Amino acid sequence: MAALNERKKRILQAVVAGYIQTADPVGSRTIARTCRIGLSSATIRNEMADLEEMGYLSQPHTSAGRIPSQKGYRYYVDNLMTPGNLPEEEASAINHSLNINKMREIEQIIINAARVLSYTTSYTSMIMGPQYKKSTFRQMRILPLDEKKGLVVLVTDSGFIKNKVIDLHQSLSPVELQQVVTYLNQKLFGLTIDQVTTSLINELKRDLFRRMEILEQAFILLEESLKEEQQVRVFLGGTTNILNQPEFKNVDKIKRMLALFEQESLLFNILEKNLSAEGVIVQIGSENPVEEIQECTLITAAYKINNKTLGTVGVLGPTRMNYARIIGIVRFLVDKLSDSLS
Amino acid sequence: MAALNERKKRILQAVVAGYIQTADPVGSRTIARTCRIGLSSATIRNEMADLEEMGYLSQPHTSAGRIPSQKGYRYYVDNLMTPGNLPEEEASAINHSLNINKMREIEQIIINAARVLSYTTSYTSMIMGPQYKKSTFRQMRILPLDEKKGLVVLVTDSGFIKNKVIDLHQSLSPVELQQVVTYLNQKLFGLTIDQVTTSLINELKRDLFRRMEILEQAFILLEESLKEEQQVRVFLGGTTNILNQPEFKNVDKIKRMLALFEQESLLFNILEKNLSAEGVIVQIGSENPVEEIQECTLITAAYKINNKTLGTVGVLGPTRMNYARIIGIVRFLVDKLSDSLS
DNA sequence: GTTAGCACTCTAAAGCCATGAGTGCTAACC
DNA sequence: GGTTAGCACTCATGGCTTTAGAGTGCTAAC
Repeated sequence: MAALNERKKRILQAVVAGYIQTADPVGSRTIARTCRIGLSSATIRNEMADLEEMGYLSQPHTSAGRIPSQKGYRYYVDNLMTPGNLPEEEASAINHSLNINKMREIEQIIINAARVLSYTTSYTSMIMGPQYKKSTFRQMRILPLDEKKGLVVLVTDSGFIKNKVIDLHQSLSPVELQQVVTYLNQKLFGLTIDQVTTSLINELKRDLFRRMEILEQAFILLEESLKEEQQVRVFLGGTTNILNQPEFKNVDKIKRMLALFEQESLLFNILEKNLSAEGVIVQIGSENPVEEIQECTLITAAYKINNKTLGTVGVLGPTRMNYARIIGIVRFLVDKLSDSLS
Repeated sequence: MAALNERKKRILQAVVAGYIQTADPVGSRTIARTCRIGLSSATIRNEMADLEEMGYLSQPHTSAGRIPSQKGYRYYVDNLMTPGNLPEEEASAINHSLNINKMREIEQIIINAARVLSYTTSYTSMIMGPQYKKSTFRQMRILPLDEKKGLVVLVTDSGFIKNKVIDLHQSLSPVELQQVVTYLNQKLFGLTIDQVTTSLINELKRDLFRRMEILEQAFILLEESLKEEQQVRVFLGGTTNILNQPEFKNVDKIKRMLALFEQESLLFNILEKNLSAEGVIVQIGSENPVEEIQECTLITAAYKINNKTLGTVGVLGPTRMNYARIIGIVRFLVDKLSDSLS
């Protein structure tokens, strides 16, 4: 890629900055006036024509100003922009909303995070709930509720708690039940939920059958309670924020966007792709694998619980996005969220 | 209210039916043609003028057909309409989606119900999750997780399970802890969560202090875990469905509507108002106390868990709604949901 | 290499007209 | 008296033209 000279950089920068602010194509005269570049509009016009030829800018129609192309945004993000520091008040708003009550459950913390993230960015936020199956088994209990029912409680190291009401097989006495539970706890301790496969369960089942001759039911519950929880939830915030952007003033686009927000599994896929990457990721327009958001930019970062990467935070806005600001916010929030959840 | 003669009823019925179907104002000629009423358009025009004067119909502008007014819809719902029976396939779709897996948690069942409800109606559905505080305390357990943390599990009669991680005060030995828990279970059994007030808790606290001198922390947990859960969740389905209605083709309305959907507490208030009523309730336009939905109709009904009314199901659509059909669906779903959750 | 000037392009908003659906009224009809 | 045919009138809608304004590209002068 041909490097841009200093002047072209400044002009590209000016176009991006201007377009981010106003959402209107930026003309040469505007640039000449606003940023003290010491050049006439005609000169700037020439440079802009060059930039367009190189693919950094484009024109919606002949007699309009220029807008950054995807390549232009990419160059801006990679070379021209410096991520902003958060203003004091925003930082403390984020801190506040994650720390109200130390006793809060994971889910509540995440819901709050999604809310504050969409609020401060004015875009739509999405946070992937912690990946249950990547966390490790800590213990399992069965509480008898009455003669016919029991409550299974399953605890993992990331503080994930899963419970499920099950039918207790009548032939299982409390003592036997306790034995089964103890055995399972021994065997499963320290494994990730991922590792508790059907084959492992079958193995344990055979092993146990040899010792006592009951408990079909006890296993079904284990399988169920582990397996079914595979779908991780995605929490959204400010789904309507994105509608305030001028690029979404036609009803069809709005519908397509909102329809996307209802497809939790698709959102999950989007976020999950960036789970293992380090730092803040910026995906501009068609860099995004999912078609529905190829007119948008997605900024994501992964959070950790007890040093284990378990989920992803994202902000979705138009490609005409305030990159510097949003990157700063996402970086900050992801750190705080990791602290809060650990 | 002056009673309508037979002919006026038929015409009102025809206008409502026509407008529900097409969303276009209904003209006199259309009625003369479609419903074999044996009258010329001129006669129908006269009758329509009467109906307009009485307030049952209105005209968007002089040269348009008539549309039902709110009063017109109300008359239609009260006197002209007969709620429809569900087609076999819809009924079985509902049945199916509530029964996939008997072991499912309450939340999953409700999410499914919201989904199937919005799908079959093509409107937006909202279901208020079961009211935790109206259900009665069954038992409480504390599971030690490690030296510093414990898990409180609280079970109610409607199958509601609430858990919370707490810090265990170091001075509390396992045996003592067990004693506290046993004592609390005795005292609280059979009370509704509502009845577990702060003053009752304080009383118990004083009582226990006399017997042993520990456990500040144990009480904090109880208070927290009971109190904080007051906000009941509302589950939505098909939030974008309502955008397909022609009355929502302007972006501002869409935004206001969607903003409403993000305010869970407001939705809760809306649904909670109809919690204690019997049967299916139809609220048309401004009959609705909440301003944001005064251009809509809300059809609600309450569901029961073990014969206790604990939540409400609702369908939100334009006032131009297929009342007969939707009322039938809501009635059916609420019955099935009550069965499923009991 | 830079800039002033000018003709040209193209969108968005405003105004205009034709169309057609539907009405209200009147006079004739049964 | 109720019903109907006929007709003039109203008004939203969509297509068309016009205008204004912003911005460009090019050329010629600096």
